[in-house]
Amino acid sequence: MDLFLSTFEHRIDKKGRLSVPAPFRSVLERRRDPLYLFKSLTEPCLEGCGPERIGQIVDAIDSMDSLSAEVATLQTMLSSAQEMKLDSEGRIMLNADFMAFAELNDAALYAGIGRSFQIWLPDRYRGREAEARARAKTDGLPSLRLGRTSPTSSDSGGS
Amino acid sequence: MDLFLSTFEHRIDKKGRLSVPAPFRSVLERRRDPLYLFKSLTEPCLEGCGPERIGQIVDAIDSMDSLSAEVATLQTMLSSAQEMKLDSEGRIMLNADFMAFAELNDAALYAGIGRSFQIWLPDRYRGREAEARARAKTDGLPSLRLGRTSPTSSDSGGS
DNA sequence: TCAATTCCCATGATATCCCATAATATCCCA
DNA sequence: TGGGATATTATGGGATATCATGGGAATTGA
Repeated sequence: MDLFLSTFEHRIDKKGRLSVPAPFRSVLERRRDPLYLFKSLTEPCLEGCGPERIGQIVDAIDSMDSLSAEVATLQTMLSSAQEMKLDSEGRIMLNADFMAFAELNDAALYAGIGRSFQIWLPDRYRGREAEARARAKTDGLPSLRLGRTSPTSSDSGGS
Repeated sequence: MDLFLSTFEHRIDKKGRLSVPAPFRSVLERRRDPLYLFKSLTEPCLEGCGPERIGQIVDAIDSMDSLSAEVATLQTMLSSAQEMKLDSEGRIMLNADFMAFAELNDAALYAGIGRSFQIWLPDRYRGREAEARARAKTDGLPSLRLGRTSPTSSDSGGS
């Protein structure tokens, strides 16, 4: 199963170029999929995905009442989406809108979350991660049966 | 999958010329499709598409009761539609009716929404986008069918 | 003839291509 | 198992192509 996992921090150079992590590139290349980025509707980060997610949104719009609020929301996702072309070194160019939305400047953190990934301002992401872990301690875990219940094993960190 | 995505803001020069975004042009050129514009029925913006969407409207009208109000509404779309000719630099000329309808003056914002796109007064579009994002934060995201992982994606349909 | 278009060329900005390099990871063979 | 050789990766810079945009000249049409 091809999944986007782990986190990677990369520099954004003066030209606005950002390397896509090699493991993410190979996931996309294996399916010959282009890469789409769009602005998250709920978080100050960018979301990355393949074409199937975009196709779901397009099809949902075509099948819905074009006056509904849901359609406006979905159209907002599409109109912020962009098919990213990778240069020969596997980099993308972030336009000013993307940079401003995620408040990026000279570095970006990729967070693989399974079938998609996110791009964050590194410090902001680490703050969120710490919050999430603290919440897990106080509020307990969401109901998610994983089978194993070992205490903190040695694979916690990632990057 | 050829789709109109992302947003582009372009100037309207003194002659009334407006560049079509290069990615939109290449979508149309790839299918050797002309570009049609018509006045939106629901919003103060122009809608742009290729011939297949015009054909869908025509077919919808043909299948409906020719005396119904819906038919009159759809016919309004057709009667406002216009095949746009691009000059050698990929620009269109908006007539006075289109300019007035979308309240454009010296700039226009293209918003790709999948199989079609819209042309807005830039500030008006940004306001609408902000509203949609605020609504998404409070109301949540529209439900999309996620979780399908069947590999036969990417070249569905082909319009 | 006059006004509005269309064609053609110029230009600055910016994205893209191509090459270089340093650091790291991987391989290979003793 | 080690350690040198090789490949991969992230990153940077210069050259080149593309794009949006503007203006003048030729053409059309009434």
